[in-house]
Order: sequence, then C-alpha cells, then structure tokens
Amino acid sequence: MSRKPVIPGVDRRQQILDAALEIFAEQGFEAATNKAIAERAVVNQGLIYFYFASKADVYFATSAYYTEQVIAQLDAVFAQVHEASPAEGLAQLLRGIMLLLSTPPASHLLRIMYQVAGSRTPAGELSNAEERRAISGLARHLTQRFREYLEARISRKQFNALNPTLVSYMLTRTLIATVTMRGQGGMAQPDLNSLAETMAALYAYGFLPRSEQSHPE
Amino acid sequence: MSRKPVIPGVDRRQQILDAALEIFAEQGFEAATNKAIAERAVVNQGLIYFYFASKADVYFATSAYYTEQVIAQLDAVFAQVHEASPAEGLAQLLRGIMLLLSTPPASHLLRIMYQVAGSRTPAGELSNAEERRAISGLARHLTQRFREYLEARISRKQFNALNPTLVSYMLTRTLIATVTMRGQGGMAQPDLNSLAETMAALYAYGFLPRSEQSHPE
Amino acid sequence: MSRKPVIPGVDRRQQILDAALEIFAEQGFEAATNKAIAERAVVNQGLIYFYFASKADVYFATSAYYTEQVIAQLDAVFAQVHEASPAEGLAQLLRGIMLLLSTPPASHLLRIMYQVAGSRTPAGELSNAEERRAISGLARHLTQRFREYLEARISRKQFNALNPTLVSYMLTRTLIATVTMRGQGGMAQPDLNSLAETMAALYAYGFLPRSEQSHPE
Amino acid sequence: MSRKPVIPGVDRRQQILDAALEIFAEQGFEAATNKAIAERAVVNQGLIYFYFASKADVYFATSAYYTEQVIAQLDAVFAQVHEASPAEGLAQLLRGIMLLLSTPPASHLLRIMYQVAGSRTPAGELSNAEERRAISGLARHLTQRFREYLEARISRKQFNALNPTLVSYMLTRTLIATVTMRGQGGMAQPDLNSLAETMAALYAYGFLPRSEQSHPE
DNA sequence: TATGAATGAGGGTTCATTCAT
DNA sequence: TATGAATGAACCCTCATTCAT
Repeated sequence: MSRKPVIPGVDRRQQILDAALEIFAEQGFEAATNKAIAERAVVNQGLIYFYFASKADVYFATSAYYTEQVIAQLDAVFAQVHEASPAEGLAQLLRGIMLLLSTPPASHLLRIMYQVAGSRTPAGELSNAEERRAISGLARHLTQRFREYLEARISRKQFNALNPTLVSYMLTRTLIATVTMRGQGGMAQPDLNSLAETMAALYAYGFLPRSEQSHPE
Repeated sequence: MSRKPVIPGVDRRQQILDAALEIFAEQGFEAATNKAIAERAVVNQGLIYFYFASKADVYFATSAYYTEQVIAQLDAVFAQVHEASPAEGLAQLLRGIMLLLSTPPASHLLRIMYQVAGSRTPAGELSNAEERRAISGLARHLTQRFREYLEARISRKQFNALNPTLVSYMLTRTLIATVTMRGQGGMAQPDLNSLAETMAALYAYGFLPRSEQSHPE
Repeated sequence: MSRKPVIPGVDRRQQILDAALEIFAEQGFEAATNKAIAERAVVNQGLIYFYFASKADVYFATSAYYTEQVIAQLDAVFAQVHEASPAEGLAQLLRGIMLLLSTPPASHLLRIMYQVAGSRTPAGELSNAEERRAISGLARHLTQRFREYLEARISRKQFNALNPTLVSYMLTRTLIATVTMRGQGGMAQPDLNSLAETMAALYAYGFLPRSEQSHPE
Repeated sequence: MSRKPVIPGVDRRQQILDAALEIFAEQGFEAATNKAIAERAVVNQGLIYFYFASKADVYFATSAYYTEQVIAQLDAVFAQVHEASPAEGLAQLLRGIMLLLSTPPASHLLRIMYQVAGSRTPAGELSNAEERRAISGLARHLTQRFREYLEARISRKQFNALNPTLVSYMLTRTLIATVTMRGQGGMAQPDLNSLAETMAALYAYGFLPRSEQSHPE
C-alpha cells in the first residue's frame, strides 16, 4: 500500500550492490536469491529489475564495481612499500595485501569470485557486457603488480632471477587462497600477522640454510 | 513396469558417486541437479534416494569417498620422496603433488570442495553424519604430511627453522589454489612442470641472493 | 526532473491511442504491455494513467475511437455504389469494403477486436463505460448497412428474396474473416481483387448454372 | 502431503490436453494460466512440465491433437453428402459442417486457433516441433476438401466454373467465421439451421433472379 | 501535465523429494 | 531394488499500477 518514501541521498542501486556483495559472498551465486538480496537491501524485489537486467547482471555489476574499489586499495598498498630493505619491504607488502584481502569488501569479493570461478559462469541478460571480463580483473591486476615489483628488484640484483611471470602468478594464487580459505578445514585459523611474517621469511630466504655462517633469524 | 535386473558387478551406488563427482565439479552443488546426476549415472532419479538421504548427502558421501582415495594417493607421493638432496626432494615432492591434484579425481574433488567451502555448507539430511567433517580432511591431511615433512628436515638441520605449522598451512593452500585456479583470470595457464620447478627454487632458496654479505633484518 | 513542454498541436492522448492500436494489433491485448505502448507513443509509461483508467480502458478507448473512424469510411463506400447494374454494383461494393478493411487502421482494428472477441472481454476500470458496447459497433454497423442495401434491392426485385437479416449477418462475417484471416493457414494469400471478383460472381449468380429449365424450390 | 492415487485408465496427459483446450478457448493463450489449466485438469501444476516442455508446447500439442480429431469428423461429413441434387447436397454439407464446427471440441479449437492467429505465435520450447505446422491444418484441410468438392461438380457441369481455389478459400473462411463469431457484436445469435439454409440458397442461386435474359459472365 | 522510481501480485518454470508399483 | 509419475515449494522475472515530484 504505502510507497517507501524516496530518501534523497540514498542510492537504491548502490544499496542493491552492497546487499548483493554480502549475499553472494555468503551463499554463492546459485544459492543466493533475489528475495534475500532485496531484503538485505531493504528494497522491493521487483526493483532489482529496474536497475539490472537479471540476477546474473547484478552479479557482474557487483563484481565489477567492487573489483575497481579493491584494485585502487591494492595500488595504494603497493605504493606505500618503503625500501628500507628488500626483506622488510617484502614483509610489509605481504602484510598489507593480506590485511586488505581479508577485510570486506575485498574478502567478500574474493569469495563470490572464486565460488563462481569453480563452476560455470552465470548466464543471463546483462545490461553491460563489459563487466563480464572485468571479473577476473582483480587477480590479473595483482599478478601484474607483483610482476612489476619482482622485475624491478631482479634488475637491481636485489632478488634472485626467478621467472617473474610464474612467481607473480604463484604469489597471487597463494595470497588469495590463504586468505579465502582461512579457517576452513576445521583447523584453528592462524593469525594473519604471523602468517605474513612467516611467508615473508620463507620467500626471502627459502628453506635451505645459507652456508655454515649465514643464519637467518 | 520392468524391473531393471541387477547386473552383477555393477554397483549403482558407485555409479552415482562417480557421476556426482563430475556433475558437482562441473556445475557446483547448487546448480547441479539430481536429474543431471542420475542421467550421467544412467540411473533412475528416484534411485538416488534409495542410496542417499538427500542431495546434500550425495555431496558428502562423494566428498568423503574421494577424499579417502586422494589421501591414499597423496601418501604414496610423500612415500616416494627420495632423499638425494633436500632441494631435489622438495622439487620432486611439489611436482608429484601438483600433478596428482590437477588430475581427476583429485581435481574434481578440489573443485567441489572449494566451491562449497566459500558458501554455506549444504544443508540436508545425511545418512552418515560422520562424513560431514571428513570433507575438509584432504586439506587437513596434506597439511599434516607437510608438517611432518618439514619437522623432520628442520630437526635434521636440513631446513631453516621456520614455524612448521604455519608453513605447512601455507604450502597446502598454495598448492591447492595454484592447481584449482589455474587458467582462470584470463591468463595463459602456465605449464605445470615449470610452475613446480619455479616453486621449488623459490621455496628452497628464497628471493634474496646468498651473497656473503647478506644480513637479513 | 524536467517537465516535457507541451508541444502545441501534439496530442499525447492521441499518440497513445495510435500506438495502442498498433501494439494491440501486433501482440493482442494480453501480450501487449503498457511499456511497449508508451515506447511506441514516445511517452512516459505513467502518463497512460493520466489519460486512461487502466490498460483495459486504453483498449476500449482505442477500439471506440477507431470504430468511429472506420464506420465513417464504410459509409462513404456504401454511398459511392453507383447503380449501373446490380451485379456491377455488388462487385464494386465488395471490392471497396475489402480494400478498406484490409488497410490500416481498419485492419488493425479488426485484429484487436477479434483476438479479444474470442476470449473474455478485458476487465478493468473504464473512464467511459459507454465505450464498452461501442466495440462491436463496427460489425453491427456493417451488418446494418448490408441489410439496408439488400432490402432496397429486394424490394425493387433486383435481388432474390433471401432473408436480409441472415444474409447481411453472413456477409459481414465473411468479409471480416476473409480479410482478417488472409494469409493464414500457410496458403498463398490470394489477391484481394480476384477474391472480390469471385465473391461478387458467386453472390450474384450462385453455383448452379442458369439453364432454362432449372427452377429451384 | 498426500499423493493423489494413480487412477488406472486415467491418462493425466490427456486430462491436461482436455483442460487446456477449454481454458485456452475461454481465455486465449496469453491470459490462460498454467494454474487454471492444472486446476481444470485436477492435476498438479508442476505435472504439466512432466508431459510438456512449456506452456507453448501444451498449446501446440492441444491444437495438433484436436485438429486431427476434427479433421476426421470433417471427412466424415464430406463422405456423407448424398447426391440427391446439387442444391440439396450443398445445403446438407453446409449444415453438417456448421453443426460440427459449432460444437466442442471443434468450436473450442477454432477459438484457440483464431485468437492466436491474430497475434504472434506463442514462443517457447516444444517437445515436438512438427506440431507447430499442424496448427493451421484444419483450415487447410477444409479448404482442400471444398476444392475437391467444387472441382468434381464443376467438371460434371453441375456447378458454374468459378475459380475453385478462391471459392474454397472463401467458403472456409466464411464457415469458420460465421461459427466462431456467432453471438458477437451484441446481436441475437441466429439459429444455425436457418443460417445454413440461407447460405445454401444464396450459394446455390445467388442474389440475381433467374430471369430469362440474365447471362452470367 | 509529465516523469522516473517504486510496488506487489502473480506467472511460468525448476527441482528436490516422495509414493505406488 | 528400481522405476516413472506426482507433488509442492520456491525461484526468477514481468508488469499493471501508483506515488512523489
């Protein structure tokens, strides 16, 4: 009966995107229902179709929107790495990224991306086909940043000459997975900072001891 | 009308498990339908409910069954590591695990586990509640094996004294993620052997050059 | 936000009627959407409810409006029949009516009337209840004109004394149906003029040869 | 809760077809709901999709099924025409066809066909694409029978040499329309037998009196 | 007058699950 | 054991209609 008053300054489309990020992260694309999204957004279910062409379209729009946000945050983390020492810089970088990726919205985004990534891409009408390819943009972007980071240090002889393409690929997967899968498998979920420290140490010096005299840590 | 004769040696329950592994891996738990599973198993849809209590139960049973299989394969890989040298042993181990995990049934199993892992655990009646916790068993087992591996080498001073709990946790996530997410993100999917080589080199020696003067931190 | 300025000479109500005639003719009452009508009329969807009480009301108004137009055209056709000879006059009349009825807006009107006629009359609020009964006015009017036409000729002994009520009824149905259903049934759609000629010949002389001795009834 | 017992000898698919014929005839394709069809058929709504691929498929299947039935009845009518005299035979034929077409299932079938014919063909998955073209089969068949009937009489000089293609086309439309639209337009609906008599008289002898001098064509 | 946004009811369709045989 | 048929609860989506501006 009563029409919800249009509250100025409240963007219903944005409300829907916010709700969708959460619901998709919690339930996955298939299990998430428009009803749940609409309720979380405190919005009429039909309104979703005023702003989006389909459920899949909501998914893609949500992914694209938050991918952009998280990429910007990621760039900020890379920009802040100070070059005190390569070892310290690496530790700082890993810590920063892990913290970022384990906090919403990035953590939600990773969840919704990697649930779907495993299965088929959602089908459905889209209002903006561009967004479809934006989805994998986060991993691609992170890999790219890692490669630049590695190449810079390798060329300065600060890092060993490992294949930067493969290593950046690996680092990306490792970070995303470590963060996304944290707390699964029934084990105590490890502290993020300890994890970052340990990763940094491992990546800096490796498993093998440095000749008799060199003793890391 | 006609009762399908029991063909000796053909285990319908197993057919269902096999089909379910594939279908769940292809489509995810929610998108997969009993119809699709029954068709793939060349079995009547109703028969599923003779052997299993619910769709979720099929899921858990499938996970538990193949987890057991893959764990056995994994143990074999660990058992084969020969101790020529720590570096070579590590490379061999990583190669073996990655190959195993990227081949069915392990690859299917990882897919169905990590799609669901992101979202809620499927709800539904179970015929065997034990199986629910068996699901994360693969990661737990792999982590455990890694820890033993690391601890053995650390105690022999072959490896640096990094926290074995955290490192084994990390290695598990890294391997699973690298294999599961391979080829996503629109990048060329890297060759598995190169990846294993590079990982081994990185994990063995780290980024920092072993020059005489290097003094970490 | 911006109020569309009232362009003088552009009657929005008329635009809606015009669009509705087309859309209803193309899709039928149920399948036609207000959205489609509004778009065709280049008008906001909500505006429909400023001029009309409901979708059904648009339907009735459209029918009533165009019925009036077509009736006027029909009267003109009847008025033009010159009485060279009864046979020629009949042919001319049929040709004229068929041409009229097979051209928009009459063809559209017939379509929208006979789609709905078959099913229930659309329900809904009306802004002008009179219009409801105006709908079938076209057929009624045509029948009436035919009856007058027949009665005049019968009284002058130019036509056989067939029951004018039944015959005019039949002629009306035949013409409307011939025109409305033309090209359906997967057959080549016959040329309108040939059809009119043949109809005229049949109606004038009948099937039975006029041999000297044949005396019906 | 309770499953409806399977009554042997009652074909649910047939129940659905029967219900669909009625509902489609009453409401038209678009306005008819699966719910209404299911209720009329005393069947669960979901069961429709066990036997048919879509609502459109129900429509086509219904059309095809009853078209076949009615065609058989029509053939029987043509077969029964006794050749007492051409005039009497014609009257008998028209009476028979009109009676048949104005009685269910033929009357329902005509309604559902000519409602849809005016608008777009229903879209949707079909279980049997053949049926799509079967829809217009009734009119085509009737036209064909009329043509044979006319050609036979024309070749025997019993009928005037009017173009049999056009005339059979016209007769088909006339009969279908007269029957389908009967009672519309707010007029008293004429008695079927009188109508048939009058039609037969008109078609036999035409409007123009058989005065000595009149020479057709 | 005119508009864009919002609402809610319902429609077609899917699907896990159950039942009679 | 095994099957085909049947059920009912959602789900996604559409659309006539309404309201604030």
